[in-house]
Amino acid sequence: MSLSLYNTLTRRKEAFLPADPKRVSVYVCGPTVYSRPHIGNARPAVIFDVLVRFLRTGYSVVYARNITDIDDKINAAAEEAGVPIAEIAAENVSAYHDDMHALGVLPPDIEPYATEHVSEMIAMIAGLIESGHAYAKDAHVLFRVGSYPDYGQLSRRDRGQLLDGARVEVAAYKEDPGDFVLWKPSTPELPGWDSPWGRGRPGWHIECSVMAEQHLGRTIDIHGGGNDLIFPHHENERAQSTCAHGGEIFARYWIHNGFVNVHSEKMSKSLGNVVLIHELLEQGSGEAIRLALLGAHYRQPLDWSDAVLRDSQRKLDRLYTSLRDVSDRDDGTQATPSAEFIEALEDDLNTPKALAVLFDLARKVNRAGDSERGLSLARQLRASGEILGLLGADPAEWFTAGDEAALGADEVEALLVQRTAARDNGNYSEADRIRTELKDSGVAIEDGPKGTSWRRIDQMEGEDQTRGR
RNA sequence: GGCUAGGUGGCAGAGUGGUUAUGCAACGGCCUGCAAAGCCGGGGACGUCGGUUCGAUUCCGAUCCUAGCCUCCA
Repeated sequence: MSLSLYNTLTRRKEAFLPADPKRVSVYVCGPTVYSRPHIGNARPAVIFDVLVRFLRTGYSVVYARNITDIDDKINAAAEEAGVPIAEIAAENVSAYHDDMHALGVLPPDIEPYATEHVSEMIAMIAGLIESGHAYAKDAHVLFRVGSYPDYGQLSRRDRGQLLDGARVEVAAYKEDPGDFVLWKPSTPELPGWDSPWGRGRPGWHIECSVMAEQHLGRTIDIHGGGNDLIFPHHENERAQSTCAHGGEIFARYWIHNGFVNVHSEKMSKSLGNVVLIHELLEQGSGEAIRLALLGAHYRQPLDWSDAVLRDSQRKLDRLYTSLRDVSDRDDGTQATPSAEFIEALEDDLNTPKALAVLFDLARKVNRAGDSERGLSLARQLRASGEILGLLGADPAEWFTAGDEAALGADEVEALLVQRTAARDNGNYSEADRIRTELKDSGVAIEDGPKGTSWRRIDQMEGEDQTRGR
């Protein structure tokens, strides 16, 4: 595998060479569990799922994705709902797992919780104080940014500039306005842990530093997340970990995905445009959502709309059509992805290009008809799709599964028998009447050389191309 | 104000110093009882202004526009 990845630290594509090919370590910042996951949470989960699936074709991989379950927003959500903090967290963890499963995201090897690593965080903070990289003041512990000369390198900011645009007032307990919190005091009603600096709770950044170290070691190969995390989160993680480890490299490759926008605007609660996964799942399949997320290169912004989802649904229809037409002859023989497909992913995970290869394969399968070559191409298509976490469904079921309420599969089959009889008798008006009746119930039919097949028409059919504006 | 991405055909979205992206939509043809699906084919694009070059959508400069970050954020 000759994978190249764009490293945020160096701002260029680099050949990916793991420190230890037998154990590639990947750490991705997971969700803060204060609300249900939205499409923006799904993007890094899907992207890094694909990266890990692809890495596993050449390496042994250990993949950790944390759960941040200590956070002021969780506390706020709990207060608003009038339920215990732990309950809010547990609910949202469960929702996250459900939604990620629906999107075909495989569970990470390790899923550490912040709440289970507090004592290690206290230890790391104490060490940082001891080595002069942090200081305690007024029940807070702060990281001394001036003690780490490389601070700002990841996000390409110098400390002087940072202050110019600072939006917050500088707290009195900070030596330097850029210093950030490692530990802060808790009030009695808030979650807190005893520490040398009093009862309190960890700052956000220290969580990831500690969990990465605990589960993957001092130096990890790949550290990922959304590009909004570059500053301050990853900048601070890097500072903490490097200083805590006596200068050892923290992450060798920093990979960041672009944002999902809605109508060219950032999703936010204040704009009221947050697109939740479980709502999307009522409009389209999880696989279609996944495909939509892979349709743009991971570093590019992705503009979400209903049209994007419907497009993806149709793309899958096309791919599954070609698989369906050979599936009765496929015995499930293992196949390998096409070389072109691999090349696309090797080039900084170019999923749009990889998808184009999938469509090329689908056309070739359709063209090849019943030949042996068609079957082997179809297997190649399926094997390629598997790396993207796509095309894993049974092709026949893909088209017939769905809302049984309107019309059950048995009823459809019965009507098709009637229609075939009518056609055989040359009674085309009756045949067309049945076809119309089926269509009104959301079932489209296709007469082919092997008989008549049917599929449920997706629910978004007929809607306008674009929404709003 | 500082920093970072972008601006590609009707839409989404790759890529490239000269040669087909791909999907959807639309159009013509084949197939079909008619459709659908599929196959074949053609049309249609690189924000603006300059520069480099035999040749630029691609490199360089300027400019306009959009989005994101600047201590809550995936």
